[in-house]
Amino acid sequence: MRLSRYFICTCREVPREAESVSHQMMLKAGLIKKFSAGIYSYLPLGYRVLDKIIAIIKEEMDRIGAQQLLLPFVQPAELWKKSGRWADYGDELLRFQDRKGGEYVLSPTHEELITRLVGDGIDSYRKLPLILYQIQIKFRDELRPRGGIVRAREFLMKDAYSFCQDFSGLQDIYQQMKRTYEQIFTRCRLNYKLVEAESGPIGGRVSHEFIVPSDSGEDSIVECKNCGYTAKLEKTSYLPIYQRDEEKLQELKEISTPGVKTIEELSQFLGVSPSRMLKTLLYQTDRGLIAVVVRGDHQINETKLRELMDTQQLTLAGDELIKVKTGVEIGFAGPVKMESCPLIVDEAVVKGKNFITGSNRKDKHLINVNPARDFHPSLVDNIRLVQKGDKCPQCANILNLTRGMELGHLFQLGTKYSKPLQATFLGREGRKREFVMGCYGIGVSRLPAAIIEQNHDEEGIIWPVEVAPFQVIIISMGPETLEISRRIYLDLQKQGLEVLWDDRELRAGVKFKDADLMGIPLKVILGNTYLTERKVEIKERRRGQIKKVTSDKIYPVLMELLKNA
RNA sequence: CGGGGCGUAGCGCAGCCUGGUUUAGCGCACUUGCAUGGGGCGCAAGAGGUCACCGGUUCGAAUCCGGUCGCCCCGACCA
Repeated sequence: MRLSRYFICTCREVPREAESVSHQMMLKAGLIKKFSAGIYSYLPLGYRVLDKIIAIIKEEMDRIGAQQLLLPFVQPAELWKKSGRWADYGDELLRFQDRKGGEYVLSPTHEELITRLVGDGIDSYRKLPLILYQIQIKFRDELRPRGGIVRAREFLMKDAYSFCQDFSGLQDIYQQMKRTYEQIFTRCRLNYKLVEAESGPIGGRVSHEFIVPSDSGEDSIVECKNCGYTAKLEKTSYLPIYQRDEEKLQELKEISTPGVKTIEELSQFLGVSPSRMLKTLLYQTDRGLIAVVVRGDHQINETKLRELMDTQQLTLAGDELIKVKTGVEIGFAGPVKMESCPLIVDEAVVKGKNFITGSNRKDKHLINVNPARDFHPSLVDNIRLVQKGDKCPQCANILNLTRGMELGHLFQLGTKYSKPLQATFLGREGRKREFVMGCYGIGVSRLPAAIIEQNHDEEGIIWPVEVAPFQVIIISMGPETLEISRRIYLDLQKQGLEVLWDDRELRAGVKFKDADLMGIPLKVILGNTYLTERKVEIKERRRGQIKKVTSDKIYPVLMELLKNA
C-alpha cells in the first residue's frame, strides 16, 4: 500500500477525550474513530490489526475442531423470555420493536440462540462433543462507556459454545479451551494472568478469566505473590483469621451522636477505629428488604451477597423506603432490635466484641454491642470483599490488589440454558438428555488496546509482528530514491510481504515519526546511505537496531528479522 | 441514575465574564508555489465555520436567559 493513498490521518494532538495510553495512540495513529459514546469505526490501519487478531483466533479455534458460524445480530425476544433473561438482563439489553410491533433485542451474547440452534439440529450423542463459535458484533447498552475501545457499547467478540453429553466431557473441552486461549494471548504477545472467577455456592460452576494487568483496566484483581493464587476481587476468598482477644463483654449503652451518620464521621466523632464499628446496610431484594451487617472497615461483596440470597435485585434501599419499612432514620440503622427484616451478618462480625453501631433511633448510637448477646443473625456468612492485608486462602501469605483488563472468559454453563430451552439429544441409553454446555468469550476489539498497553514507547506503538498492520514500511527520502523505492516495494509485495510505502512528499522527520507512531516492525530506509553507498538501511522498531544491506539482500534480511522480532 | 466539566473548521484551543472594529481568531493538519530532503524545518499565498440545536431578551447574540440534545470525567457501596 502506498501511504500517499492510504486512508489514514495521524495527528499530533490527541483528542481531549482520550485518557489511557492505548486510547490516545489508537486515535493518534488513526486506527479508530469515534462516532458516539462507546461506538467506534475501525479505519483501514486499525482494521488490519483486528483482522490479524481474528486470524490468530480462527487458527487456534480450528485447531481444536471448533466450527465457525455466524448468528444473527438481531434476535427475537421470544427466546430471551423463555430463558428468563428478557427480565433479568437489565438495561444493558437493548430492546426494540419492528414496524409490526414485534419485539427484538440487539445481541449482547448468544447463548439462547445457539442453544436453540443446536437443540434443533443435534439429536444424537454420536455428534458430541460439539464446539461452535463466531466472531461478531455485540451490543451492550453500557450505562457509562469508558476508556475508548476498552469499554464500548458496540464491540467485536469471539464467542464459542460447547455441547457435551455430560460433565466430564465439559471438563475436557474446558481444559482444551483454556490451552487454546493461552496460545492465542501468547501469540499476541500479551502478558496475561489466568484468574479464578469461581461463581460461588452452586457446585461445579467453574469460571476463569484471562486478565492483562493494566492501570487503565477496570477490574480489580487479587493475587498472591507467594503461591500464585489470582482471582477477581468479587470472587476472591481469603483466609479468615480473627484474633480471639481476651476482651470482656461490656455493658450495652446508648450514646448521643447528633447528626453523625457515616462511619467516617462516627470514627472522627468518637476517635475510634472503624474496625470497632458495625455498619448496617439495607438492601432491596427479590424477596423484600434485608439488613446486612459488616464491620466498619469492611466492604460488602455484593456479588457474593446476591448469590447467597439467591436474588437478582440487590440495590441499596433509599431513604424513603427505609423510613417507611423500618422507621429508622438513614445513618442510624443498627442490628439491635432490627425486627422488620432478616439480618445477614458477615462472619468477621460474630468473631468480634463490643462494637459501636447505629441504634435505630435518630442521633443515637449504641456502644458495646455484642453479637449473640445483643442481636441474633438470621444468617452468618463470609460476605465482605478482600482488602489490603488479608491472607491468601491457599498459603496464608499477604494478598495484593491490582487492576486489570478482562480479555477472555471461560464459563461452565451446565444445563442453565439447555434446560429452560429444552435443548436435548438422545443418549446412548436411548433417553432424552439435556446438553451440558460451556461458553467461552474473547473481547476481540479489546485486544488491540491491550496489546498497545503492553507494547509501546514514547514515540508510539510497537506492534508484535504477528498482529502488525504491515510488516514493513519503506521510507524514501527525496525524489532521487523514489524509483528504486518503487521497485523494492513491488518486489517485496510480490514476495508476499505486507508492505507500506511512504511515498509522500514530506520531510524525513515526519515519515520517521509516523512510522514509529504506527508501530510498523521494520523500516526500509532509502536516503543518503543509498545515494552514497548503494545500500538500504533496515531498522527494527522494537530494538532500534540498524542493518545496512545491498538491494539483493533486503528480502532475506527482512525475513530473518521478522522471524526473530 | 447523582455530581462536575465541556460543545466555536478534521484535531487542539482563544474569544463569552463586561452583547456592537471580529468580515469569528490562533496553532496543527489540508491546497498551491518556493525552499528543503536523516527525526514533526522555513517562507509566501489560499481553502475550510448554520459558533451543538430550539426558543427568548435586545436596534444588535458565539457572548445574556430558558429549554433540549450530545460528549467527557468522578461516583453510583459505607447507613
